[in-house]
Amino acid sequence: MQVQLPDGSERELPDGATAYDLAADIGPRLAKDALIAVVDGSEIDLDAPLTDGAVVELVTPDSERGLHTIRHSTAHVLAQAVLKLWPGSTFAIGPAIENGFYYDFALPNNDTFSDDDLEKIDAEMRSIIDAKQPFVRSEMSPDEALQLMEGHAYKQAIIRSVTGADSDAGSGNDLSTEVSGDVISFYRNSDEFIDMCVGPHVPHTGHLGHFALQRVSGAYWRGREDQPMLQRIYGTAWHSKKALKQHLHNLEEAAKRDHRKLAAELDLLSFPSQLGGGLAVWHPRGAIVRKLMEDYSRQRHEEGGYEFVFTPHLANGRLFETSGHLDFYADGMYPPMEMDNGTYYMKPMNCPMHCLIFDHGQKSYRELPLRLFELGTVYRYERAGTLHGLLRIRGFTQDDSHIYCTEDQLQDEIASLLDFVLSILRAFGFDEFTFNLSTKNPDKFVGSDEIWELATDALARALDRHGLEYEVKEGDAAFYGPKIDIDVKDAIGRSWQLSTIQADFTLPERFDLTYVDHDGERRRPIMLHRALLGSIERFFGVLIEHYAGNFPTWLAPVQVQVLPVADAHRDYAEQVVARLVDAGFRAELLASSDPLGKRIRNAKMAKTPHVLVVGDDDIAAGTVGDNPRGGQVERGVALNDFIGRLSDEAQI
RNA sequence: GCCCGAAUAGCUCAGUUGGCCAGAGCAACGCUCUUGUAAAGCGUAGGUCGUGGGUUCGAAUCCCACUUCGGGCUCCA
Repeated sequence: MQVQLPDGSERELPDGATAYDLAADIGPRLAKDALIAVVDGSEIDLDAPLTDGAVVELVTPDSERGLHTIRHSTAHVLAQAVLKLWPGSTFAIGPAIENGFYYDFALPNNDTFSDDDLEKIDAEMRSIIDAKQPFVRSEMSPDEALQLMEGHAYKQAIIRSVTGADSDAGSGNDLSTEVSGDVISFYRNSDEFIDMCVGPHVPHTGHLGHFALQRVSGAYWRGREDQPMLQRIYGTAWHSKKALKQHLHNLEEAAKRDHRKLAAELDLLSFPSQLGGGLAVWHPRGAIVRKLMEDYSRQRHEEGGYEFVFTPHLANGRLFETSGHLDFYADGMYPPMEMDNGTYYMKPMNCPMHCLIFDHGQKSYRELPLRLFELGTVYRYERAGTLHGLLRIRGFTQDDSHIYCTEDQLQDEIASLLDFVLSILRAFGFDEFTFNLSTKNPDKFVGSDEIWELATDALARALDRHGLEYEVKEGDAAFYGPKIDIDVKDAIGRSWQLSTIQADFTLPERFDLTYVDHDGERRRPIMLHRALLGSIERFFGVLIEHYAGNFPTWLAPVQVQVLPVADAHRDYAEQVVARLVDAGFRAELLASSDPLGKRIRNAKMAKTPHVLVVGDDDIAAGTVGDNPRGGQVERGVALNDFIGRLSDEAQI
């Protein structure tokens, strides 16, 4: 028979040849390295027979598919180790994930793993790997599979959901959606261990080994809180020792950027336990950065035709009944406060209040689009276990805007919003974006289908008009309307969801908002919700990690620290500071009895953009010695020149 | 909320199987020193060992509860 390779060339193979035979025919190196094959788009085991005319791609360990296979197979080895070490335990699912894998188990007597167990498991896994156990595929009917998995309730549940026999498995995104139910496949590694799996897998466990078990955690079966909690073990796995080391190194580097660590070190803000979970206080050095961020945001909004408003943090529950929040968002709201004239709630969003502002007085079409802007602080009840530094917090300030416009204005408004958002994100140092369009969640929405379609269409067309590629996220929208979410990539390639533009045909209706049109008719405005940095707190956390604490000069809490070489130069140093402050910069004197080297160290560790050292030469010549962050020391820079340079550098 | 783990001085951490006044480095403060680019010297002060209960002759250490923090809670057998 003949098969075709990805480069278009053809190979003649004997009938019944496997993918491995093909690899061997091409070369011994490939025969040794190949893990699986891709035939006509689907992945198969290396020992699977090929058919005449197939297009075959051999997958090597360093490819995406290869890594995925290694991770998936390593998960199986993990399961084998755990089932051996904990007799009577059972297993659920063990997929490959980004950079690694996990496997979920239930231990006898509801036992749990502890960190110490990882070492034992790791050792057992390595002995399985040393044994070079083959992954041998077999297929059987669902009935036979159920029998084989006797005593493994989760595997049986999977068989039932795969074969459609389990109506409780849920809908839509459930496991059963894309899996054929006629045949159940298994992979046997040894007499003792067999796991149900679609595969494919590496030929034998000897292809594995560059892995590390990372942590244990609880995980609900099927991710649902009404289901039992399983014990999950996470690991990472790679094709080479070097790649594994690199990954572990990357994790360390990311940990160094952790905003919680840097915020404490740089004295930016803190989360005092006396305050309660998920609530932060901003220290002077963090607050100045926040103020600069907010000032910039305000200035841009002013230029962008927004009008500023202020609204309270608290409102009568009737407002949130009108808005629908008590029906659809109650889980995210703080519990009610009973007061003499009603029940009050902390506001979880600013939109209802902005609707009240719109509602005051009769609006004319001439006033639209009306763009209301507020740095509005909201409070959301995030579940205790989900709080995470500044990134998930219970009280935060949104750079929130609600735009009321006519149907005709909608397209242009969304289009210009996209420009506005991207321009501001770029100012903060982000220039790689991805766009997601979230559509209606059929279980949680208000408004008619027609209205949703209209709004979704408007957002999609705005993205198209900009030539922006986007992914559609079915069912991800808020209850009141579809949205565009904008993710940014940070300096080390991580993705963060920041901005959101949401169309809303619902709130104007609930608040019965109208404007008087050309023809004297009252018409319903369309509303756009738009947060740009999102939460100021969260954005600040992302910025810290993006810059690793090295804020660009325009945002740095202190831009220049001036260090006299000795006390005799203190007066001059003070003059330099005064000149810089006069020129509008944030400059500080760093004089103390500490030696110069020590003070430089302190200034450097504070990540100050410019450390100026001044001594005799500088007094004589009116210069400074500039030690810029990340650059070379330059002696004898005229103060005026330095100020000029700094002005350029501090431009946004 | 649920699973695992953590909480000792401002920070980073020691503290052996429960047993003399709980330690170190850095930071702070005081004194001394004072000339050019990433840690000067000496000294002082600082902790009800997260909070509350319990076990014990005796608890930072063991048990329980609470608080806060960290890692997770279907990126498809």
